[in-house]
Amino acid sequence: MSVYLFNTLTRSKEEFIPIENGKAKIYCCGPTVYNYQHIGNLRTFLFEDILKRVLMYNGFEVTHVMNITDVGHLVSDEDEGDDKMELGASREGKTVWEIAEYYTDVFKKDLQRLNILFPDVFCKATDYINEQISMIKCLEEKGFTYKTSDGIYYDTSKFPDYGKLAKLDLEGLRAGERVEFSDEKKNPSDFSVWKFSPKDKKRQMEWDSPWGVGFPGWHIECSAMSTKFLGNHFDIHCGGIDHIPVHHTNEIAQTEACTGEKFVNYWLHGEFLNMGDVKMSKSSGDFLTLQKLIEMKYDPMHYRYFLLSAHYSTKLKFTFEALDAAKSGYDRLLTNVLKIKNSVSEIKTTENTFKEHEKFKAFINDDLNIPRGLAQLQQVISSELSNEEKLFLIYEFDKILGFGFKDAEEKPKDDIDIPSEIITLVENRIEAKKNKDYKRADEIRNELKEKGFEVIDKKDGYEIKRL
RNA sequence: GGCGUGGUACCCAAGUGGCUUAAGGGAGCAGUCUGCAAAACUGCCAUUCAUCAGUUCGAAUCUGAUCCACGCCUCCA
Repeated sequence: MSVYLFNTLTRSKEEFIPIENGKAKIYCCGPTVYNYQHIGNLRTFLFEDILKRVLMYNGFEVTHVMNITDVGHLVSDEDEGDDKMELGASREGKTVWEIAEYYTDVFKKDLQRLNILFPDVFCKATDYINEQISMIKCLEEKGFTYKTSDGIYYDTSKFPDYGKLAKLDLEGLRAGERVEFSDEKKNPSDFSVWKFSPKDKKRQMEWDSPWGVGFPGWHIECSAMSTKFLGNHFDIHCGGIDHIPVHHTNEIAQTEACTGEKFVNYWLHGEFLNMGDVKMSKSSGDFLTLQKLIEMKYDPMHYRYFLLSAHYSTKLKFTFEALDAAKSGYDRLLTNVLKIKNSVSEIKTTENTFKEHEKFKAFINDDLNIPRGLAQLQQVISSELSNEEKLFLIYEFDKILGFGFKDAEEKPKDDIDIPSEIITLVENRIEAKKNKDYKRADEIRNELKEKGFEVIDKKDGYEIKRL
């Protein structure tokens, strides 16, 4: 069965045909580690996780590379403003290196909590400064760069297909009122590949280069590292949809100018998660993280389920109402799965499972239609299939959905400490129930409620819940 | 100003010419079960897809117009 993917380059769904038979080489733009990743950032990483799982499921040997941007880049694509890393460092009174390490660790932890498979390679921009310098040299030799007072710039007018990915209207860009650019830039779309350190102050991160002490431009790291690990020409490059007009456009310009080869065959982009009314912006400082959701008693799987209910290429509006719906939906699903797991000792494949399995594969291979796959899981669970058949399908589907059903177990009861006063009341209620004194039992139930507790009767005892 | 999306039930969200008189989840309602409650389970829940016109044997899906909402071009995934 073939995998079909929507390619931003052609704006159409195409069959995935790898460069090297049976192998898929993927590069994903990773985080800039100057702050926590917000839940919107994580949506993109989850989309990439699904892509990888689907390719692996189809038998491709996947090589997945993700960069960690730990170099300070300026807060504007127009090469102006402050350095994000240094800003983060001064905000927290740490060195930029400490900032980078801390937020990288948090990022990885978030991925783990969401059951996102790790890339084969995490590459830090600061570990590959030489590779970046080599690429700039290459561009310089081929005449694609020029020097200004603050750095080395890429001359986009020298690259014939510049802006192809984004269908950029360069004339419109020039006429656009909002694009300001320094007098020294030859074209509004030109961008820096190397920035000189400011003369008046010492940066925490800076390196020697043939052009003077400074630091690399934002886009060059991805060009340098992706080609280092995956070759000049590889299969898939992904990232958030916001990367289309600038970052990815510039990556293509740099890399193809330097190598003279086609850079990437398939460009895939994940849509944004929009907040109900708050914009999901990092600069505002007020943004939602996975950690915050966990503190609000959501399980990372609730968030995963929420994200999987929408296709990666459509905008998804985040609201707590929607997250609560996902929470209920996931909890019920998990309960059902556990019930099935506990009722059978083995899985079974039959003609029925074959049919369902084929259907599922068709969905996920059709540009990663996970919402459809998820719907099918629900249908299978409430179908007439035997539990052995269901369990087979649950495990298969879960290889893509990634809820970890194989390892899932009954949730341990919240070991919140219950005051002894409450326990006494509950014991009294049990006693009353034994004596068929249901009036008294209900009184106690109400009393507990007033004190903020709820008792749930179980076959062999009770469970106390804090309200 | 440029580029690009989308408007599907109470909410989230699939579907993009006939397989669909529109998946799935949540909420709600009714019922089964339980002394009650909770959980679980069963059933019900859009003849209709922003509006108008058109193409077609056939449209939520294509075309045009209109209205509305949103994203990016500033840092963003």
